Amino acid sequence: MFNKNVKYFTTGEFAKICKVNKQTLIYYDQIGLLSPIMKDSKDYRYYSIAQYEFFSVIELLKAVGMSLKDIQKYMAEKSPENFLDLMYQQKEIVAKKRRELEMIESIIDVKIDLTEEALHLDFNSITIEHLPEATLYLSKNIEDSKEEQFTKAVSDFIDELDRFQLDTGYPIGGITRREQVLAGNYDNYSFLYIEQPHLREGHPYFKAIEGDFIVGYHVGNSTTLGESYERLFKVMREKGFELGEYVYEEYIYDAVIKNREEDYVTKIMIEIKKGC
Amino acid sequence: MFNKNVKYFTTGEFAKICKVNKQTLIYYDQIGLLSPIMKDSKDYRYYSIAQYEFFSVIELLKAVGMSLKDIQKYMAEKSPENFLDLMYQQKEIVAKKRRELEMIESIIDVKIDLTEEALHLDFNSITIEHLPEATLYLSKNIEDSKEEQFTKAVSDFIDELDRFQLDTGYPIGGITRREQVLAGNYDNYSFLYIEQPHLREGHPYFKAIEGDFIVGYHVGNSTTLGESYERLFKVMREKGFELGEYVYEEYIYDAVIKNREEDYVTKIMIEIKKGC
DNA sequence: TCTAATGTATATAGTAACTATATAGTCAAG
DNA sequence: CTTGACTATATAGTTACTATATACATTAGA
Repeated sequence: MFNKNVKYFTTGEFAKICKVNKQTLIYYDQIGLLSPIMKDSKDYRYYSIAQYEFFSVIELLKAVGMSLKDIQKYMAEKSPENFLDLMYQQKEIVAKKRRELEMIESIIDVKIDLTEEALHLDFNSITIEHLPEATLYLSKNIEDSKEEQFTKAVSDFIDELDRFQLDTGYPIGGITRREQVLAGNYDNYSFLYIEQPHLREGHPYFKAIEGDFIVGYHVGNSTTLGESYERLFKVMREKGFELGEYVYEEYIYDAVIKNREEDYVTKIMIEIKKGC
Repeated sequence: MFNKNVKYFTTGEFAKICKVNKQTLIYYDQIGLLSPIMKDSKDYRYYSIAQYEFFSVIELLKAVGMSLKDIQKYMAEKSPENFLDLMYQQKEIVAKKRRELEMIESIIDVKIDLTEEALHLDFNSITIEHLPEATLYLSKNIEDSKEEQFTKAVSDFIDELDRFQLDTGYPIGGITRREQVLAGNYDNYSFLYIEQPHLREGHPYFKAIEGDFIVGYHVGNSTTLGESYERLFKVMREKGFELGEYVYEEYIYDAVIKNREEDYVTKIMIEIKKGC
């Protein structure tokens, strides 16, 4: 095949075939990655069609993220065995990249769902809702932690999410125990949590008990958070409910979506039980 | 959530949480993409834990291929609606990238199979084989084309492969008609072809007629190609076969795998029929 | 055949997104 | 009170191009 390649391509022509800038080919020649098969007395470059096969492998290796230097290194030691090794290596790297993209795709889907939902929310509403069972990944217990301990716990939690690929795109939330809430310590969280699409083996997950919640929203920064809690408690009592075991709190709008702290929105979900 | 963020992180600490180089954060500050929430009198930077959410969205957008400038542009016009738009855009871009990676994965698989097979081949062997039905994508007819026409046809063919995503990783081969072969014009191909994993709608495919072939290999450059053909013809006649309709020719080892032209290997598949 | 348009070449500078290095100031522990 | 680990800025280097300036070559048309 391609014995018939008597006609040569100029740099411009070959660049068109390869769908790259002419300068790119000149650059590849300069670094010795892909040099034309021939140069004439006027230093005009001439490429053969057989060199396209070569170019397309460079493209493939580039597409999987290899540097030109590494590609060049391989090209210097060409052999069927080396090629095979390289392909086996790259197969894994590409599969990993593909899985990463799949993860990003599902994160984006979650962000879309959450934002779509948020756009249709009335932040003044206070509703009684039965929330279905959801899987949550929890941090270690952080109740009564000092500032430094708290930030340490958060960064540890983020580390775990990273390490075990638990970043689902859901917001990081906080769980406050009944006793702390009753004492007005709304920010004395017992756990951090992030929702998971499904259970995973070997992780200390917490399967949120499905149940009834009173759900409301707090708009603005944390200084007035207590007022929002009071509003919710009032409705709760009116409806004849009592405070359940835990309260869940998470951002609906944060610095990613809103510029000013006054526009941040926190969702508050208070577990309730029928008063006796 | 994160109201409790009274403790600040130094550049080094925050870099550790974000898993990036300290200099990267300084760079982000310089270009105004992500500035610390606070600077002290000695110009020490202090980041809050809430800024990690911000950073992780930058990471997400970077991972889908957005430039820092574009990320910055978005960040300047934050709103739920803009965020939603952005996510919808990125969803498509990521899906496209994922599909590209999937294509690369299958190309790599093909290259592995082909190379693995080649390593176990005896290039001196000449065998009679029944080749199963395979789908080939064909170029337009190029019989009797002049050098310039031939190279034009090849580059057009490559263009099509690109345009319709038909590059499967299989080598580009040539099909020679019986009459040309009999006349000794081994390089007067009638068509170029590339194997396809399956049929595709709306393309003028050629479904290779499965059949019996005499298969042999030519090692070296094209000048001695005739000798290899003669060897094959000899065996063909000895076994009582006649030349069929077409001959298929493709590279086993080319410039991608071997440095010297003498080491290139061409596979020759001659269609045969029982002599009457 | 002359000329204009288009092509080729080299050399150099610019780009993005870091990354590394040099120099100097700051802070906490022993 | 010094040592080591941190902080800062400023500047240069990196990769893989991409753009620009300048000069020479080729080709199509008047």
